[in-house]
Amino acid sequence: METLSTDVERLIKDTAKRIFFVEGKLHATTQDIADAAGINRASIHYYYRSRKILFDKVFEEAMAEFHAKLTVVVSQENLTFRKLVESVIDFLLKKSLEHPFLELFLVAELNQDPHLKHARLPEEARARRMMLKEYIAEEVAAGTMKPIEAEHFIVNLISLCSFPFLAKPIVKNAIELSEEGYVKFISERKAVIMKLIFLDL
Amino acid sequence: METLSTDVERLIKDTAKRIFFVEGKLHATTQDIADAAGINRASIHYYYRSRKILFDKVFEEAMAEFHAKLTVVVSQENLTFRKLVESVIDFLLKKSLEHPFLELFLVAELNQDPHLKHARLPEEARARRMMLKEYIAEEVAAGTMKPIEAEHFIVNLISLCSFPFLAKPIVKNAIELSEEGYVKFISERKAVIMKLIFLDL
DNA sequence: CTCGCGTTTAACAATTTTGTTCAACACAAA
DNA sequence: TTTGTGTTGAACAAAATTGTTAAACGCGAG
Repeated sequence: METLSTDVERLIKDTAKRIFFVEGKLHATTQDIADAAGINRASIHYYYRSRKILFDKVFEEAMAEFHAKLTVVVSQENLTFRKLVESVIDFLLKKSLEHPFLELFLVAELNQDPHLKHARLPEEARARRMMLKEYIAEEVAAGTMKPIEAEHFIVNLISLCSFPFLAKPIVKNAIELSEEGYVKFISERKAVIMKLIFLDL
Repeated sequence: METLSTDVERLIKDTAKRIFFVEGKLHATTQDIADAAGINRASIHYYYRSRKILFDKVFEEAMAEFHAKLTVVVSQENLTFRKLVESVIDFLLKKSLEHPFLELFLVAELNQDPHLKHARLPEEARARRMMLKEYIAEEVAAGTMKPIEAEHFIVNLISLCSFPFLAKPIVKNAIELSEEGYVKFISERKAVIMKLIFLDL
């Protein structure tokens, strides 16, 4: 049946994503994925001719997801800059909570195959960065932020949001947290980051 | 010869580290390592009985290296807090420049095998964190920092220093940098981070 | 019912990666 | 030179992973 087949196809891809992006098991085999999905490994070859095709698909969507993540950093209109940054942090943290190891996967793949096509940034991205620069200038003028290059601002934001998830096992160990302690720690991040960015918080 | 043998043994391990920590090729095989080292793959088995033993050795030393990294964050005496933070950032950035993908490797391994022994933190680490809290309190009193939990402070510092290296391929793409542009960007990080942490910079 | 069709499965085959063996080699010591 | 020891290389073997095939299965349409 058409819908069912699509279901399994989806199940396979979603399971692969879960293993890579959520569990961070970058060395997972097709068998691992089949087991986790509760299907026969041959089904993977039925829907995706080869391991590489499945992986490429997953990679491609991961790139798209990250790109979306990034786009949000400098999009959204009709908001005060403050509200915008807040919603960006919410978004980044939410995405990292869903897919803590997305960046891990992307970087591992990109390093393996350095000539993987880099998603070309749309022209509007550059325009948005200009807008971000203006926003920052306004805050600086108002004395609520220090001068900072937009590029550093963006990287700071992503670093502060993503790293604690991406490096969960070492962060947990480094500051001696239980699973609950880690969850609590994560829940405090937004306030910490906002406070770090804006002088008047 | 004793010294020569040790040399090759070292060469193998160092090459493995280079591939994992510097080039970030987490999926490298023993053949890849042998090729990169310019030796026969059997030599790897001669010095290290199996792939796993080599990998464990590399992993163990990576943990030690990260642990050293972390220890520095809250050690060093006879320095103003300001100077201490500065030297910590220098150290973290230097380490990340040498081994940009160290954390990537560690996290990938830890995720694969969740019961890998976590290096127990020495008792002094806790004492140092106490000291860090005091330092922060002093800066807060002086109006040169905002109140922040020591744990968040540590994670912020590591995030801001390590992430731009660890995620180099996506950062480069995200803010459209050439290799030279990336190097320049990295060289600006220290000032950016210091400015973010201390209110009076 | 049974036919058709998409899907699943188990078994098999090919490939890749890892591990082993043994003869050849280098070289220092006797 | 010869011997001994440690190292290397090529060939081989084993294991793990991926890819293929064909038969069986489920199920709706005719």
